[in-house]
Amino acid sequence: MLIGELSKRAGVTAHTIRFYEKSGLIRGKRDERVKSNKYKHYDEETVEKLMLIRDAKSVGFTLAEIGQLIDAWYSRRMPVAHKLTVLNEKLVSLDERIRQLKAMKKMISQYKQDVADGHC
Amino acid sequence: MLIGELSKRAGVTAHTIRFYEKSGLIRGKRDERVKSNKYKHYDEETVEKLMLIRDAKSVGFTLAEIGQLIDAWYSRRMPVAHKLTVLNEKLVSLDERIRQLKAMKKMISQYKQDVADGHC
DNA sequence: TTAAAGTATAGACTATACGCTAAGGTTGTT
DNA sequence: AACAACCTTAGCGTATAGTCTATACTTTAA
Repeated sequence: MLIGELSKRAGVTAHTIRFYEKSGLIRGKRDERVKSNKYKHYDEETVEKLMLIRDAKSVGFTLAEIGQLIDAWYSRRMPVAHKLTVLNEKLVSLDERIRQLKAMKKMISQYKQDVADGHC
Repeated sequence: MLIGELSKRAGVTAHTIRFYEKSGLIRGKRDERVKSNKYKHYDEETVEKLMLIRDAKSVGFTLAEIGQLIDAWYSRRMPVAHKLTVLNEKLVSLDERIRQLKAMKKMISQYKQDVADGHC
């Protein structure tokens, strides 16, 4: 599929897709048999990758981290041991974030209680 | 205390403190009796606010959101009902973030299992 | 066949959250 | 009085993650 269809399928603008491609997160390929244009073609995996980017961004991963994640997810060349290391790192950082979020929840809840009780 | 001491107490550079002040998150006040300089003085509450900013930033709140939080926390003028509304909004968004983080953890764990089992 | 719609590249622009430097005045110690 | 250490405003620079504009070529539909 071309960038327009990819854009619709993934719910991401063509501009942003090009930005991700320039950042090395995804890659389209030209059809070498076609000489008249330089249109890039994208596959189903790219749709998945864009969805992964969206989800991972929403939990606070940076594009650099998401790049590592995509490599661990889709690279045929990365050794399994390295993939597991990357995935474990991400799991640890997710746990740490959850821990911090819970601490913040506790703080806000406590303060809410104080406000409600008139200690303000 | 002056900005240098505040900086040390809160572990934030003077530059960043000035940036926060310009952003409306904190406020120092000049001693009007002193005419020879324009030094600003900060109180203990400001140290607390800077710590709150640090913690809230680490869980992904933007400075704009942190501004609302600080108002709910410290404003003497904001009605209690409004404070509670703001705090409840933050609690809801924290729960949503925790939910997303857990979903991402699940995804990565599942994929890790697949990789470990050689389905890659 | 020509106008609309799609694609490519390059580069300028935006917002957030700072970091850094300059140029100047003030305070404290010796 | 000299000098370090501190404070002020102003403004430019940086990284991330886009967003938009300009220019130009290609494809598609009427």
